[in-house]
Amino acid sequence: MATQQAGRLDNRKTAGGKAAGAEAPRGEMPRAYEPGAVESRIYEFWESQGYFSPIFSDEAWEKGSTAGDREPFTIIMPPPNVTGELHLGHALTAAIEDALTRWHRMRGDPTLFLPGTDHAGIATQMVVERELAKEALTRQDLGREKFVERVWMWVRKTRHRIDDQHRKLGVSCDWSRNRFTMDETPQLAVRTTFKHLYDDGLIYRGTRIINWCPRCQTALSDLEVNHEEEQTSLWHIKYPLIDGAGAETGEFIQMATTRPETIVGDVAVAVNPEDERWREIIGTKARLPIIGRELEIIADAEVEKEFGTGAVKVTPGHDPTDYEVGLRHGLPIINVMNVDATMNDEAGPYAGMDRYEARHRIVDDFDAAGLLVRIEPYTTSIGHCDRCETVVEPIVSLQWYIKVAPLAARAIDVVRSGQIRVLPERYEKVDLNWMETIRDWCISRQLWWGHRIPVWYCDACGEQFVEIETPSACAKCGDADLRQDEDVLDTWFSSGLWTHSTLGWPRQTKDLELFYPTSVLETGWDILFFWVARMIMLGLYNMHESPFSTVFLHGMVRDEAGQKMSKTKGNVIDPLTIVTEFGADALRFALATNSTAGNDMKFSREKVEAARNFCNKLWNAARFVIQKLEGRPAVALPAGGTASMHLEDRWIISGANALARDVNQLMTDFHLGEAGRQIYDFLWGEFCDWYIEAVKVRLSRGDPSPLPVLAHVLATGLKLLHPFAPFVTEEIWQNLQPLLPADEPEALMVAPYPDMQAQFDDRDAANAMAALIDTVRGIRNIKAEKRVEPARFVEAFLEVENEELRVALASRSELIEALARVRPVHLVAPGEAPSQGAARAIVEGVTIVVPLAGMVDLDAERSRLQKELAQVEAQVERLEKQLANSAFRDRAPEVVIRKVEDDLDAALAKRAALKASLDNL
RNA sequence: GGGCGGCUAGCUCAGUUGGUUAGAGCGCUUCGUUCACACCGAAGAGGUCACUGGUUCGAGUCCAGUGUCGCCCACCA
Repeated sequence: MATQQAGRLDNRKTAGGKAAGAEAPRGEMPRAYEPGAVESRIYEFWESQGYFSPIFSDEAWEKGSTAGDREPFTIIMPPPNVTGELHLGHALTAAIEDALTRWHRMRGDPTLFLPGTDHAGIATQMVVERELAKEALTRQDLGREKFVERVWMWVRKTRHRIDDQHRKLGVSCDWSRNRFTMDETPQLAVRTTFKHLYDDGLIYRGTRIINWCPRCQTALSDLEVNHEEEQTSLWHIKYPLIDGAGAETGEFIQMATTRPETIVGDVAVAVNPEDERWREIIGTKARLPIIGRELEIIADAEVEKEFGTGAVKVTPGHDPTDYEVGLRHGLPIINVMNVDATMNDEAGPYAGMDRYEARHRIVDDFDAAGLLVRIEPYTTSIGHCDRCETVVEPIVSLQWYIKVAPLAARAIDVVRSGQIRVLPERYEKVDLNWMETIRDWCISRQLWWGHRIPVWYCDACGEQFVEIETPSACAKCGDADLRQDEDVLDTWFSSGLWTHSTLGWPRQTKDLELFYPTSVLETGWDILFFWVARMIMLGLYNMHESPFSTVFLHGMVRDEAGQKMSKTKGNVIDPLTIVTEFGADALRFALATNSTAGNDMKFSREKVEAARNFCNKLWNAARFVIQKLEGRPAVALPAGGTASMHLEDRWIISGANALARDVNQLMTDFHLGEAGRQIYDFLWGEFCDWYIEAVKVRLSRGDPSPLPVLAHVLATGLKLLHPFAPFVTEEIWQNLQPLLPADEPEALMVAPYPDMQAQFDDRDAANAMAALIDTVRGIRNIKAEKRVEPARFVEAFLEVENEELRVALASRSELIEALARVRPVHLVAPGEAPSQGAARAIVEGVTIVVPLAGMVDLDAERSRLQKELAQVEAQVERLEKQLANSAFRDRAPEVVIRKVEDDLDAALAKRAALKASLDNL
């Protein structure tokens, strides 16, 4: 089906050359990075090149197997509701998933990021009904068929909006495989799964007490009910006891309720069998006031003796606990409400009233009859509809269920055995705990929009049967007059199949063979139960294999005050307005680096602004490099290593190399935020602040030796950063690529991700450059403190005991002079610097002496140095003590002991230097 | 009633398998029109890592407990 779109052109083979007919876009490089002028052009370039589709070798594609090839990397995008607009949660999802996707793609894995949208049963139906309401119409006015048609019209309109918003965020998903939960294949997957489950006895229809939303007028699963603590009352009431003949004895039984409106549905009064107070009246009767019904006094262990009077009214029709009690005692079920939660005829005088009006009237009537004992303020948890927040009513109803325990058992196995890893780990326990205590899943919804339940009823013979394709006649009696079940399935039923229905199941497609099981399932922790757990259960059921190997959960994006964003609160931020203002990269980078897996984050414009500034900083560094290259391509770095280069060159190349190693490790461990921050620190703090500044010294006198290094390090940085900021890095790449050595690909998006290269690992350069940087900072500090005008050059002496370091620094003295604005710099042995009237500072390995005749307050200088000396002495003492500790020597690893020894040496050297300085004052 | 998470600089947050001087951004102070960048640069101030106890040669990090804020799950009227 999708063979064509799968695009088998191998980037790595064609790297360096231009794909046929495609001219890579290149914009001018203005002083500031302008995302608005870049993003759509770059996105179209990527898409037109087919880069979003996974790439396999010909053999792998023919075989439909990746044996011997690189493992494919697959992420199926959590499908946003088709009704919605993207919010920041989607943007976070996109930022994380696309970063993982791009990283894997650049590593050379055949990579698939599959997008889609969810039909979102109740939510979509509500939106369309609201639209209809504007025309003074209801769905009933239209009828089922017309209404569903109307929803489809709506869906066709909104679906592309979501896709376009994703494009604006820069996600590299394979649009040729875009899916919708109501597409033909997912529909088939739903019916097939339903039939299999039904045939296996795992789907059944039954009458039970369920959660009913009176506004949506549908049953809800337990998960779709949100319980909230609310301030209400506990009404203490009493019922008269009656004797065998039905006459009132003059005694009463007192109890309490939070729901007086259900009194009219009472069928019994229950007490604990062990309760001395009530033992004698068990088996006798009471009369339900107003209604007049006789209520048996029953004993049930479920009743807590300690609560109130120890007696409780029993309303099996409107309370889950009472329903259970009713079942145990064979009590009748009386439903006192209509589907919209108004009272029905069973409610006698209250019939037709809203449930809350009935509540107050019943309380009033009890009061008038002297049966209301007291009203106590009370806090209790009340269930609300997940969609519309209406208070949910427990009612008894005929619904379809999945018997989940057997499915959950297998899901528990794969999670517990580590076949599925849950990150952050703490959610594994949450997931397991939920699956271990799982109850049957009510899957039928009294809606019109969704997957219709594939069950048919034959009124002629009473047969009920399940078919994948619409049957024309009853399988049993042949009658053609069949009736399909009116209900649709819970939206999450089709979502639960998403990992394989998107790949073509139940058909045996190539995609299914190549991409199932998928790699990572990334989503917010809020849908762990709704979606992830059910995908594991249904994936195992249909495919006999876990649908993914890693579950990676992110937190919620909240507003600046930490509030959940919601339409009703009016604090929702549209990611697209942020993109327009700051750029998609800024938003993505801010989201990815300011969050930690599983933890919620507070969103603020300041964070995006900081990320925007970073993009701009990189942009300008690139402008500098490109400008200095003057149109002449840089040569490649010497393959043998960097030994012949200047200190700062060796240092920055080694730094980029170490960064590549660390970033790959962090990405492997799903520490995306830390990876992004390290790239930021390197590019800004090392490349821009030090390397580029250092390199100006040579460039300004026409020495081209830094150019290959600038090109190499910038290219490496762009590659490393690309998964986090795809647009700006690609745009820079388009300008830089012609100036790079010949083997660099035409698009950064498909460039190989950098990795550790042993020949560039240069610890010596790292150490010497660290000393140089510390020295420059020390000199700047002295100049700032002594109020030497920054632009003024002064003479400086650097006392360096270590010969090697002194040689290294001497070789780059021009650097120190330029960066610290001192001249000349004298590299000398300890004690050789002038002693009079000089400011001093000691950094590791270097004593800085800046003669400032007449500008130095000797006493202040002395006391400062003495203070520093005291600190160093304390440090020496501590380190010596530690080294003398035999337990430490025995148990600490060798590297740590070495480190402590080195630290002690450094501290001793510093102490000596400080003492010498004090003597010289 | 169970369970989980946060508590680190004025604010928002990092801190990977415990390793010795705990970091960043914003804000703050002082300075700077150095030819990539003021969406910038330089220097600096600012932290008893919520508390108590324990384990360890060594604890922001591990264990136990306390406080506090928040969240999830659960049929106590």
